[in-house]
Amino acid sequence: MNYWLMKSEPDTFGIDDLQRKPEQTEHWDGVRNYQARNMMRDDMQPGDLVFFYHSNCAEPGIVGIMQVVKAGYPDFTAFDPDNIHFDPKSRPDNPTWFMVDVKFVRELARNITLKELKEKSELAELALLRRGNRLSVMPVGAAHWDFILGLE
DNA sequence: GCCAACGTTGGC
DNA sequence: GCCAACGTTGGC
Repeated sequence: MNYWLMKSEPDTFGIDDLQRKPEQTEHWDGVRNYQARNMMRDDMQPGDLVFFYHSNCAEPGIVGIMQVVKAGYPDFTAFDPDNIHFDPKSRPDNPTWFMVDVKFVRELARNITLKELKEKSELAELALLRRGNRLSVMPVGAAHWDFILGLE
């Protein structure tokens, strides 16, 4: 089993929104970055656990845990001209973009903030804290996963 | 709202 | 294939 972190802006789709979804499950659409696409298409498997990270907000940080419930499949929002994530170069017979389905597992007892994560030397190699850190989907090593949960 | 750090696009 | 211009992300 592998561990991941996925970012979302709480103003657009926060962990509360996931919790309110039918079956508390949602397709993680709209990722338009090739590195993130590759991970969702090739590497993320049902059963994998995912940190839900709130970005672009007052207190960015890890707020909960999700589980992958469906492996990578074509992101159909790319096919819909009326969708904000429409991309004409992605076609149903040769899709460019992929997504996974995730299910709410639980909220963390508290927001483990970016600020706090940055203070931990144990997390220096965490992808979230590395150069650029703009990927919206990234892997988390098992040791990092356990360490972060230990902060809760 | 600013701006640094990207990734993408397109002219050449 | 290079690289400048542009758009986006996301912390602050």
